[in-house]
Amino acid sequence: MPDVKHFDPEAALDAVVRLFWRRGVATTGIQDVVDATGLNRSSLYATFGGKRELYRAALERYVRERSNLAPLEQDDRGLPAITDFFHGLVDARCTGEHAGWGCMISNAHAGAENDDPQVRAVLDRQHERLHNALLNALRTARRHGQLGPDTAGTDTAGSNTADPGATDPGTADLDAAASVLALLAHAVNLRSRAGADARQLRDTVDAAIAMIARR
Amino acid sequence: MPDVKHFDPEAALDAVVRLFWRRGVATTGIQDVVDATGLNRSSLYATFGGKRELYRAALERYVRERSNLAPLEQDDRGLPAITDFFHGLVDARCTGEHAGWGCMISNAHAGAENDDPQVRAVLDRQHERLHNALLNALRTARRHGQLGPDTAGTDTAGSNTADPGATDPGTADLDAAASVLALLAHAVNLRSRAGADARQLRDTVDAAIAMIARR
DNA sequence: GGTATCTTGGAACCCTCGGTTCAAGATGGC
DNA sequence: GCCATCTTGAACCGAGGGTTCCAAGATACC
Repeated sequence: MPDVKHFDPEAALDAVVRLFWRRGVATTGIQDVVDATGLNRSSLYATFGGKRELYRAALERYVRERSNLAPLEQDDRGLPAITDFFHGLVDARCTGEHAGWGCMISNAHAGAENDDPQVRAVLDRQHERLHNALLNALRTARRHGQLGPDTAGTDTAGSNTADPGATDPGTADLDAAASVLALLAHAVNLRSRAGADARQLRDTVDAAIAMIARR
Repeated sequence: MPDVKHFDPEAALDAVVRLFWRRGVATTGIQDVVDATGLNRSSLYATFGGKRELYRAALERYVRERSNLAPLEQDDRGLPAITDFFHGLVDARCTGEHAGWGCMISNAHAGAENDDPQVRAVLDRQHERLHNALLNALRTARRHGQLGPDTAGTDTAGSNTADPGATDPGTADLDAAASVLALLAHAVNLRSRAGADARQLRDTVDAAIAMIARR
């Protein structure tokens, strides 16, 4: 009875992702989407809804298909996993097809898109996912003895006295280090959009990782 | 003979700054500018030109009046200057009148504004200015012995203020550390726009500074 | 093949965009 | 008061915004 779609929605959505990723939502018109996807206005609205829903769908596809967190999350080498992640990040941002595009998530932070609560939820969720991946990698690194000798004798009381003696003294430090690295990733995404030099960015992230390593 | 301007261009431009800063360029129309400034279209175009020139003028006024780099540049206390700078940054981004607005420079990175070479030049110039200010503060910190013992094993935990004109062994390290902090500032600006927690950001920048201090 | 149901194509919708123009009003030196 | 100069408000322009509607085309079950 029913007719079936004459195009691949996922392929079309991928074209939309690349459009919004590179040029931003506000400066991209529906006509641009029509031109890029090749499909018609009617099909567009029938499939995805209006522009807001289209952007949301594109953003979700981006975090699903284009965010390269999986290698980091599944890599249990510790510090080398983090280094490789950041080197891959810098490369992806500064060279190749998507050079100068930045990160669609980071870009969404700065625009008016995050007025949408659903968009903001995606942003927070992705940031937490990145933080957790980095934290796990740092924990693995400490387990492997890749982090310099410093975990002993730290933790000068502080406010959180709830920790029993069994917990690791460096847990809070690792969490903070993961936060620093997560923020650093955002900044790499940002600066790469202004054409920052790849070597410069690479050296900077290397320095940050080194500071965390020999602490 | 000629009539004189019936408004204050600087005051009007300041209103434009706040408009573009908060909502972005792409999503702000000329009509919004007219409403915010109180003056009409003709005066607007006669005084500033089109939207691009208006944005450029607003951006330049932002870096001139709203970027809080002067205190850091003139503060010769070393590490405390850096700490105060970042604490002030987090406060300004998360509380008060401009909470959640981020930084107009950081925002410009993510948008389509930086297609304009003149805009990109402002971005690079401001980034370099931040980097230099942080680097100078770090040099001062080392001169004051506020940085941990690591510089090629010269002195062990000494408040050594020597190290005269000779080539500094830790210059490259300081430069990299300044780059890390500069990127961190960008990331704070970015995440604050998504409503990141002030304490979280504060703890993170404190951790980064601490990592640099005891290196 | 018939037919119900969905997709598709294209046009039109209404609104706002950035930008320009023009006549009337306001101003201050002569 | 005169008059050149500037300001002001409003109308106007073409273009493009996002969205909707309806006929025409395609499909799969009966």
